[in-house]
Amino acid sequence: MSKLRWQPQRTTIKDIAKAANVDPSTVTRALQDSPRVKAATREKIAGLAAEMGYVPNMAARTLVNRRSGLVGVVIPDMTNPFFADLGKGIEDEAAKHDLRILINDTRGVESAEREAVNLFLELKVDGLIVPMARCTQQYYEELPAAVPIVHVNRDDANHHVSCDRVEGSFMVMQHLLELGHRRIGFVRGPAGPGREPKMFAYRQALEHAGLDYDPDLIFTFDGTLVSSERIADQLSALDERPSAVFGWNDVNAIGLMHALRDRGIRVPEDISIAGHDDIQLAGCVDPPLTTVAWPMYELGQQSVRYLYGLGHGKTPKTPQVSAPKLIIRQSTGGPKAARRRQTSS
Amino acid sequence: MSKLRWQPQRTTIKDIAKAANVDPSTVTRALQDSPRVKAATREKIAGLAAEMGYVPNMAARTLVNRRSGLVGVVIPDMTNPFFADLGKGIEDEAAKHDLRILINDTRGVESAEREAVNLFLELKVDGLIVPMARCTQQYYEELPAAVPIVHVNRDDANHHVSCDRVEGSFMVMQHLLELGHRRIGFVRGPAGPGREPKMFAYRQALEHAGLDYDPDLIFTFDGTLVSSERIADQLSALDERPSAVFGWNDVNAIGLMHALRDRGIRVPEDISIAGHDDIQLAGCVDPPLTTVAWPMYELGQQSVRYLYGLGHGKTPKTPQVSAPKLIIRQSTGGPKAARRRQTSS
DNA sequence: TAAAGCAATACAAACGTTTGTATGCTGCAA
DNA sequence: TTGCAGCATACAAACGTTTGTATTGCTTTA
Repeated sequence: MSKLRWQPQRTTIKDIAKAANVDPSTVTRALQDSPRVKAATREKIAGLAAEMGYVPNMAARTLVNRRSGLVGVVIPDMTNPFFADLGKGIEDEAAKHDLRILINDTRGVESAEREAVNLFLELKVDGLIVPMARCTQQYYEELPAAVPIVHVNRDDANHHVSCDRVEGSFMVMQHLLELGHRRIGFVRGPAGPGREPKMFAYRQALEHAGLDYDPDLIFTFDGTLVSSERIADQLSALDERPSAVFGWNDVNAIGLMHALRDRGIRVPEDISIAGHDDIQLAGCVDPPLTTVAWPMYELGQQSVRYLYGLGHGKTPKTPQVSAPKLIIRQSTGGPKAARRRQTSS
Repeated sequence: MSKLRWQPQRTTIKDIAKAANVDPSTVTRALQDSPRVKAATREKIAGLAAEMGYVPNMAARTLVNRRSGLVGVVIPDMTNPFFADLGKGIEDEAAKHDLRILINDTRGVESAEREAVNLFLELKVDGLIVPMARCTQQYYEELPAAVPIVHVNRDDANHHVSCDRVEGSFMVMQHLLELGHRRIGFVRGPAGPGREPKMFAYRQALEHAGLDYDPDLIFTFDGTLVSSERIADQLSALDERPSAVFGWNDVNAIGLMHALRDRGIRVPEDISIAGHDDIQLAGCVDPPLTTVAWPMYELGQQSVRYLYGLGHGKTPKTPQVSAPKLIIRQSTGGPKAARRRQTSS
């Protein structure tokens, strides 16, 4: 045996019915404030329920209603403060619709994502919100259940709520290009479906500026601190170092700044660093980080609204959310210093 | 109507039974690999189940088993990377015991904590893990359900897994005192039951060193960036500024360092800052933060093991976890500079 | 005064799964 | 041939709640 032990249901609706000398059905209706039960009876039952410590059995309710009133949220990475705001938006909006939120963290692992989705399907959730899904769109389309699913930031999904990530990343690139940078490094995260917009924007911006794409300037971040350090090593080993690097996210960018400083490379004098996400600490590091802020809270709200629409048979229009905001701080500057340093060596 | 719409159960065990020309009970047993069904039948049924996209109905199963195989985790603050490691420990250990994890974030709000607990009780979870509970112990003791509950870092709880927070905080204070600091500020978080060990350690350490407790040196952090800035203002407004400040956590300490720098106060030359938790970014800021690391992953694992023990009728001994570790970096130094600065003014 | 209307409550079936017990069947020993 | 073991499967009750329909006992109206 692996599961935990048997537990009796303390008080059921039948116990209350017996105590109140009424039928169980009257208890149900009393507890849901149905006008079909007399005020006096209702109060008596409510009193008894409280007194006897009645806890509704969701399993039974879900079974007969075929609806749980739950919304499952499949979060790729709790650690990422990025998702915290999203979660807050989701919860606030869900509360308005009498939906309860359940979270499952996949830590970015595809199999964990599938297990989380399965769990939620078994729980008969009324809807699923999946930010930055790792699994393919095909997987979601072929799910053996008629659950409305809203994706967040997966533009290829059937139903999705997204902010313009291409635009956001493009703004960062534009900023770097306007500062005069011509050799710009790019850090990409774990590969997967729906994860190209950043890279797309990077290449678009280069092309737009008439610059060549150089695979040597592409690095990979896996979420760990050592990963940022490895990138710093790769950077310092380059013959012709980029004068700016566009990090995968703020955690990566901050780690990178630190690792570069350790290696005697100054930011932004020797190299400019830009991040992604505008986490709380982005403005607190030295130098404060240039980054992009996303309307995460809004995305959270909208995804619930969209889901609610789907659940009611509508197919709502893909909602508009505010544009990402470029936050220019001090980690980016002109490339002159970097260029000088290179030519003098 | 507030809930989402009705959804039919796609395929049930009965459908499979019909398709396979057997009784539903045989299907159940086949799906759980019971030796009571012939291998051929089992395979036929497994095939049909997959083909027909069968998703078990957890509600029905929970109803008859009176057990859901779920463990509810009530997290105070997803944003805090602190809890991420805890969550990882919990999930890894839970997987070993065939338990599935469900998370609910309370954002540190007491009423949200109660709602989360209620939701889990209704779901008939097999156990509850509650790190840093906000509600009183009385509340948990009087819960109308016989669910095993394991608290994390609530030493006053009946069943709990905790690391020695007094010791951890004491180590930081000891470190500051050894550096020669005699006026040490303290930032406390939101008040509540089971949240005193830090403060206790602070006062103990002062007493131990023969120093007086000065209420003017106590500040309050509410989790926001502005809160750290407010503390910086309060600090710079003081006649006699402390030469060191012990922050509530790393986010607070980092925010504080930044706000102080903005106000022309250098760290650690003018003031030493120590944090709490050792988040990933703690080592990446300038100066790298002195802090304490907690064995969060281990706490997560142990809490599941403890819960498992409880669920099997044992009352396990409160488990031992590793001691917290003091991580000395560069944000703390001797108080000479600070003193000099003060006397010269 | 009897029929009709209404309010309050009782009855019973259903949701999908599990599990203890009953049944039918085969083959084998007596 | 009869009896028995044992295998594979069928039957039926139960889990706690919900909800459509039926019932009861009044009050009102023609």
